[in-house]
Amino acid sequence: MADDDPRPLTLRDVSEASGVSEMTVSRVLRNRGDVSEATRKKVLEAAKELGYVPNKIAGALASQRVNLVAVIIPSMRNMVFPEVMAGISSVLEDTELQPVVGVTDYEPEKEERVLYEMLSWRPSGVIIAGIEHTEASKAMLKASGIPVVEIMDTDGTPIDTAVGISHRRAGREMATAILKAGYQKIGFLGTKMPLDFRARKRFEGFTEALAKGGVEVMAQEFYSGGSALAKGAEMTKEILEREPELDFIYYSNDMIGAGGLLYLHEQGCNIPGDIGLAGFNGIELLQGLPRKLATMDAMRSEIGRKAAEIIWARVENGDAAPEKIIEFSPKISYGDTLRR
Amino acid sequence: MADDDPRPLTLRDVSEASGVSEMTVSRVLRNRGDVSEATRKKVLEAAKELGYVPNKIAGALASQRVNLVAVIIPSMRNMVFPEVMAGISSVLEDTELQPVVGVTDYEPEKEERVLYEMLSWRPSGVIIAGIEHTEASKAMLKASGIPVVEIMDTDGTPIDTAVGISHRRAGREMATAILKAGYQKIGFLGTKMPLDFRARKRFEGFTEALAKGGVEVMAQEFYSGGSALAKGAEMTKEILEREPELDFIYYSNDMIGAGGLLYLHEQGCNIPGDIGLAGFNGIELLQGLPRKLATMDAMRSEIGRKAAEIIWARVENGDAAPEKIIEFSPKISYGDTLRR
DNA sequence: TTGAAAGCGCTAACAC
DNA sequence: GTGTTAGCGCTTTCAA
Repeated sequence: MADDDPRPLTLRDVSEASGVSEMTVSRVLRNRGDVSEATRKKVLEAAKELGYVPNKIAGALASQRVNLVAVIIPSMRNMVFPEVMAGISSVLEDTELQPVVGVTDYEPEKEERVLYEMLSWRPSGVIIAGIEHTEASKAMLKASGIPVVEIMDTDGTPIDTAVGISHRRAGREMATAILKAGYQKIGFLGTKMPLDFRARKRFEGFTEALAKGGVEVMAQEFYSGGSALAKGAEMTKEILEREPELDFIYYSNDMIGAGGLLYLHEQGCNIPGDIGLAGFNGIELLQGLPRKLATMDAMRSEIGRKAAEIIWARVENGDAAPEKIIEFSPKISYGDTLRR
Repeated sequence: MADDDPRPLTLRDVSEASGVSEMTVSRVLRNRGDVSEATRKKVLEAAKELGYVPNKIAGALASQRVNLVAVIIPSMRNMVFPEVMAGISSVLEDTELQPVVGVTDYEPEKEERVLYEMLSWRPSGVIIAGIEHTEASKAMLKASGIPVVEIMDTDGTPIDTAVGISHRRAGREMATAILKAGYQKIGFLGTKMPLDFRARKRFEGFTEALAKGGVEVMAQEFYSGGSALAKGAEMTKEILEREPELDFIYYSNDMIGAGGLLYLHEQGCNIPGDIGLAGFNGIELLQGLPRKLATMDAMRSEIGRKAAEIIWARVENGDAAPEKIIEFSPKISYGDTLRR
């Protein structure tokens, strides 16, 4: 234990300490091939005694195999992505694969850099949020020769496989439900993020379906920055001051929706009688509010799991996914803020 | 561009395509050493044309340098950790270092496995949450020979450097403030996580300071699972049914505190007159609730930044941190739920 | 400014 | 069962 040599330990050290060849030590440490119980024990003891930690860099180079899966997401602060991660982890935990996360901050150029960085570690697969990428990113992914799963969005052409929901459809379905419930004067509150393609697609689908019903969005507003809950309250107040006629507000996510709900509840509004509300995501966190916001589950966990399963199947047996696009169908949850 | 050879590209391919030696190609791609502008251009063009992505595995093995920093946290679903991550990233972004995250789910054995896994990639440093680890983990960290920063908690003996707050002190200070405000019948609601050492230390400090003031916790309850917001409401209801006398509830985190606050607010309680509330964390997310919960900022972002700075200084110039323990001093925020 | 040779620490493939 | 040999793709070092 008196160790002041900063040189990291190598297989050779374990080999010498145990009197077993490097090759056999390697076999023991990886549980590969037949090794007698006796030498096995000797090696394990020596390794533990020395505190040897294998060098995966050397191992990966020699074996040409890396057990990492690159997971590229826009942000960790939006609860949506940790939940997708949880789905991915839950599947990969039972395999030899390990997720490694990269964050893009919703910036395509950063996505490109992160992707380049991650690919340079030669991962066994890539799971990447969204279906829109720069040309350079797409080229890298195609050239990588590894399985690529684009997640969360199916409105587009996947590079390899896409797993997600159609946000356009989600927007349409919510609009349809709102119209069916008899609301007519509809407002929209969203985030000011030109690069949040999924939010935009929802909005597009939403207005499109309203149009089919002969209804136009009466007022809309986009925010950026700040606490979503606070912004939701504040913007709800503003939009209703401007358009007191509104009988429904569709929020681009549950967080600002919850802010609006709390505010209106506080004001003693009759929800969903005089005014209805709906968000998007199905954030579990919000269970426990005085009233339950209508929303649509983005199926984050399912998406994460499916994506991981596809990668694992490819790595394990080379099985490609049966289809290029795997689309989940989220259902509306009416909560207490949308009439049936 | 007609590429159906799945073999990944190597330096040699770029070398051949550009007619420049591998060595010089390597120099260009790393911006090392003097290379004439002419060859430089040739190489860059060839690399881009081919879509070459360097192999960091080989690079790392040859150079014995890895630009990764292992960041080991208990969970990504607790907003606390993404915020620490953001602090870390903000600093590392301006360096050549890259964070790589591992999640332990608050399990010491999993921490051990994750640590082993990450160390086997020979990162340049480790940032790890908490100051309690298994003996094996501590041994690995010590033997690794790389800078190690334990974050979030300073109540203990660091392996190398610790950056955080004293949760014991945090609990004490909250207790003192509560007593000073004149509350006397105090309840506590927390999470049932024996391995959340920081929550436990806060509770210990809290009861200790109350005891000094001659006060004992009148009722306490621990929950596990479910939405924190919902649990906060539910448990608040229960504890008050059991002990209607309570004039203060201290929550082990802001999320269940917010649940309690929403519930009591709904009930029309006089807060902070008849009953006071306080949480812990300073979760930005909660700005925008009808009333602001008293809390104490855990200084997550500062801690993340400081930890990253320490690692970078060590990697860059070998500068060790000036002190082994760097303790931040969070201040109480009284909000609307704690009398002054 | 450029190139050639010699590894980095490990594992695939093949002997024994 | 165990050992030997020859790389994996890059960078270090030294020579030109």
